[in-house]
Amino acid sequence: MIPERSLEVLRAIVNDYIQTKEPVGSKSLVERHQFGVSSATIRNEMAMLEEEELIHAPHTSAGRVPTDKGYRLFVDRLGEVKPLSASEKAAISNFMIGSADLDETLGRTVRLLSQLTNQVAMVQYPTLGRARVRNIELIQAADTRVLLILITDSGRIQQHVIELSENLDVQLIAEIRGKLNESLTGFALGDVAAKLLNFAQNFAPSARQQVVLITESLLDQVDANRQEKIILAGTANLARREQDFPGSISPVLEAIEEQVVLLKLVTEMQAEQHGVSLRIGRENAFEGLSNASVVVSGYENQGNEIAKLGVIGPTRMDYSSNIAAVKAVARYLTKALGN
Amino acid sequence: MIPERSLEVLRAIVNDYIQTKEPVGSKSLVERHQFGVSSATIRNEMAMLEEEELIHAPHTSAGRVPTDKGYRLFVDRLGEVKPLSASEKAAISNFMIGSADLDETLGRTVRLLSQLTNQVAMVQYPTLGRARVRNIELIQAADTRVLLILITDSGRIQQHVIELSENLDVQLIAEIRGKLNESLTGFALGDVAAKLLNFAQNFAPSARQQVVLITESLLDQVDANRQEKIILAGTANLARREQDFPGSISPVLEAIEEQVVLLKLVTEMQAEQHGVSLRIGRENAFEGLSNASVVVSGYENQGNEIAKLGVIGPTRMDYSSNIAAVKAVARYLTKALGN
DNA sequence: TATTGGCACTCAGGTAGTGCGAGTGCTAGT
DNA sequence: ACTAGCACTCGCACTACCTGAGTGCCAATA
Repeated sequence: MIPERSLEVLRAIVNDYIQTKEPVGSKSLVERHQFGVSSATIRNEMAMLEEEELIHAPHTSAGRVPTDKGYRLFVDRLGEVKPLSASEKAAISNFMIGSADLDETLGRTVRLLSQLTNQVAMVQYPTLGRARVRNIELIQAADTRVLLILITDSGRIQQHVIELSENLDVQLIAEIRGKLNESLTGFALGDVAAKLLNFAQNFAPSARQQVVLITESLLDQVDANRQEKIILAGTANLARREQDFPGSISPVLEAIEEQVVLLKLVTEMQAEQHGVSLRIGRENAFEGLSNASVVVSGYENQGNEIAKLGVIGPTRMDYSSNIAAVKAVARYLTKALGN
Repeated sequence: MIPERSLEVLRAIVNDYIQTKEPVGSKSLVERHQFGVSSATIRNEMAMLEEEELIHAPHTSAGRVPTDKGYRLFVDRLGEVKPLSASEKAAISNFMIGSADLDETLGRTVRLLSQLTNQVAMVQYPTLGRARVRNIELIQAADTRVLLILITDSGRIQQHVIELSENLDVQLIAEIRGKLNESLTGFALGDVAAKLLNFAQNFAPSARQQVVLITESLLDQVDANRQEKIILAGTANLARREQDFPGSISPVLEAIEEQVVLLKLVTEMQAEQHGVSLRIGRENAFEGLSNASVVVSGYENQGNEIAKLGVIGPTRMDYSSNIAAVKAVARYLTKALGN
């Protein structure tokens, strides 16, 4: 058990370090805060904290810097969530009004989040898992090409061009469309595969080959979107905070450019307290992000979490305000999707 | 008129500088190349070149570095275009096979280009100007929502959700769809606005309001895509080449994150010789790109240039191979779109 | 006239020495 | 349990100095 005052000292160290970006020493600590004790006492406290690996001295005669573990304790137990300023709230509402389709809403959201936090922001496209099929369309786009459109009740629209091996007549296409909707509308995407198992049996043998092509494409759609997509904004903020990253920022840039890495990361992160989840420094399994922290929160539609959004920045970030911003934006996005 | 040998010297300076990233001096120049004259003579030549502002000495006792103007002369008159290596060609063909829709093709292309050049690559989405309407679809997506889909003969598919003020019946939607196709199919997008001028007159007064909503949305589609979109890849390459940018890379990152800037830049650039166009350093009107060079080339569909693609990198880039790569990728993309 | 060898000069960058000061740990005293 | 004091550490900023690549110019040469 760590005594109360030690925690106070840790909190002070984290706050000062975030603000000044300099290792913080015992003396400057006592003069910036009202501890009511001398620097020597604080030094003893700091020795304890170092023992616990919550802080660390870059070299003998320097101040202390929080470790990943220290930040973790800070956010878990000590960081109060800063309320947003009025202007920030205004910015959020402004951004949210008058966006129509999903693409645009998410695009706005990610830019908003990046501006609010001055970090790299990311928004994951909704997971289709719990969503249901609302409508499926098949449209002739050229002789042997049909356009498949899948609309879900989360408001998402996906399209894909299917290249058929034969020229289908309009009638047959209409028939396929009808039967697809008949058997799938209202069902969850997760069930689509099962429903389509013997779908081709409904058609004349001569048409089956083409039908299979179409159902396969539909399954691809469902599947391709299980693995999802993430959009980013504010990459330039990384470069601006370059000094905050020991070494180079290029591993970080590489990591976030790689959708696969980000998706893995985001899906692994389950909400902890406050409704947000974070990974600090080396807690990120991925090497390139060992100097970065990730803050994410889920957003919802119809009461279910459908995807996540968040920010990525240096471990030495202002957790309080970033957490607040991520939470707020997630809440507003949930609201925007409710309409 | 600049004498032949001076140009040879300039070429040698540019090549050496690109390779070594060090200012190049007269002595190293004569020992790396067979000029058949002494370093003193070269020094005289270099003095001439400096007079012409083609090269520049960072400080008194350093070698010379090409200026923007020097690079310009180099690419215009001296740079032979390096043929691609066999493995590069293989990479291109590999990347191109088996991509179905436009989104995916362009996505692959931009990643390919970035890998080939190790620079930031960009691909502009096709301009709709010369494209023609192939098909328009209207699909009921919810009670008061219809999905408008516009398919053009460039293979592009756009969609947008329209929020209507009333609940339309299926019949009416089908009628609108029919008439839209009747009056627009086959026409160039540029003519759509004119064709739709009195379109609502075709319908019963009670329906007109909704019809107007739909035609307006259609015009938005056409228009929104006149202003286009650019996709990027390989941003991490910037960070990796950080030393190549005097100062910081963050203005560059900011510039390329800003679609508007990029689009303006790209549309301004008209093909010069070789079928490529380039802006070197300060030739880019945009401040943030004054240490960057941009290489672009158009790609075509059905004989018309429909959009551009290219790379962005430090002024000190390997122009020969980047130009070759951009040209090749543009050619392959043109071919891929032909199918 | 073009080229060359020679020479004095310049200057960025590396290396070494120095002092300062922020910060520490420890100990003895309150 | 806290504090004052003190000796010690060590990164950093500063200075001085040296080195070497590179230049410009000039007089000699082919």
